[in-house]
Amino acid sequence: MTEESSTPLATIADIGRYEGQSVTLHGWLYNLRESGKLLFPIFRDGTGTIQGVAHVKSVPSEVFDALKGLTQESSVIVTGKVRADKRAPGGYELDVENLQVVHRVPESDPYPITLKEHGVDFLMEHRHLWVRTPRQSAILRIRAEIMRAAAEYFDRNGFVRTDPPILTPAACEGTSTLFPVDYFGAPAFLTQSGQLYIESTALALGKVYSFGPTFRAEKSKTRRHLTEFWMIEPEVAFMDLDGLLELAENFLSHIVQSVLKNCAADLAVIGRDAEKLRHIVPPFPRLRYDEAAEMLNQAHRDGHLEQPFEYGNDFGSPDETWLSAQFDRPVMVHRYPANVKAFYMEPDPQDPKYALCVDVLAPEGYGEIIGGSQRVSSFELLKSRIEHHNLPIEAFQWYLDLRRYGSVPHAGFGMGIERAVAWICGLEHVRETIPFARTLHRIYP
RNA sequence: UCCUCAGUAGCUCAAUGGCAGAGCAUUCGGCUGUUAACCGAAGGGUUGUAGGUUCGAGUCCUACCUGAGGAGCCA
Repeated sequence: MTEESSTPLATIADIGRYEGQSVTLHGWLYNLRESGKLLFPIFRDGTGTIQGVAHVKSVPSEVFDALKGLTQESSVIVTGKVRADKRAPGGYELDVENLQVVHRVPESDPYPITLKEHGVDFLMEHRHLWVRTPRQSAILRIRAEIMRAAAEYFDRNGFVRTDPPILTPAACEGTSTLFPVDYFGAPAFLTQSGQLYIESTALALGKVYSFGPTFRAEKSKTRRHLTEFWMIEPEVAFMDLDGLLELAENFLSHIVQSVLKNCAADLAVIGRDAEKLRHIVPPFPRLRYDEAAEMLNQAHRDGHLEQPFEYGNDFGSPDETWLSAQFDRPVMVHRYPANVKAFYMEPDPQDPKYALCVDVLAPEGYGEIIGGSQRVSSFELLKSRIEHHNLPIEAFQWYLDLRRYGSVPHAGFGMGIERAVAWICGLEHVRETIPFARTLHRIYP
């Protein structure tokens, strides 16, 4: 019973191709139901779960004894015959023939995460184990597919990946939300966006993107915020705002359609309504800020929003949620008042009181998943903006160089991976979208 | 930083100011098709911390700690 069997090593996800054959699985005991002399172990192997069946008469007695009373999450090498069964959720069952217990979880210290309900705090304290549940595993596989498809979109369309530094000497938009670190005695910060750096590589390579972790020391306690999150950012030389909107809708559509194509089983595991994702195809609705503001005012008059919207402000969280819930695909809100937006955003030549920027709001109330803009290309304008925002001009000399030497119109956006995953998976909170979430005051495990 | 809510067994939750309870998990027993299996039994408690009110506090009051949801800010 301890020797490795000579049967093929299979995974649960593709076990159907072995119907009628004996296979070996490397996995863990997810649950065990006992019915007298009949045992129903459920195995998981990282690709899925499958129920095994073991009659006392049909397996060697030492195998039956090893399985009977086996504890949850004990690791096993199990051999059995694959059998199609209508009663099985995955369509197949495994008639157990042999079993090797690699590590038996002791009864004195049982696996803490049972199949019953648990609270958020308990699960986050046990995140290193929580990821083993079918739902969390499925979410992480979808996250991986979203990251793969996102990079694939840029790779296929002539973009060069150029990752910016994580350690930075100065703020990109003010220091209050930066994590400081000691850099050999000099102050440094963890990056909160690679944007300024990829503006540089875009002017070197044309079309670039970056993909990596970013850090915000915001004291935000909401379902949309992490202090450490992953962002994918394209930046394109000679691109204007209209080009950026097209890029954003094609990019997002590619990601969603890839998930639908490659993660159908995982979407089913987490109970996501795939129909809501199917019509995420271009074109996405476009709204000027002024039009969105009018919609919000009307919504307030109709009693859908408690707070009246004050024209000229950025949208609040309830505003965004309501706006995004009005559309069945992401809505692109563009041309915000320039004075509520970042210093590097190009003013609209039609009316400089607006900025050539866009926020893409995910449907179903998920809010902003993409923020982007055409960048200021004029040296004089950028210099005066930096001065008016009281930013240290010395720190931005290299950034101003991009406007001194061959400046061109260029544009880019950033998409937060976790918010995209939360939307595509239909999750309540971004903490489930990343293997180990860093939230306000939580840094364990 | 502000607002709201919560903290009782390993977990999820009950308990009118009056004996500290249940389900799951664990242990023991039963069950040949179970689907978070089921049935019977047992063990398991400094009620977040410190103080206060009261004959009596899990329950009321004060402060603090921890967590959650939201606001602001943002992706």
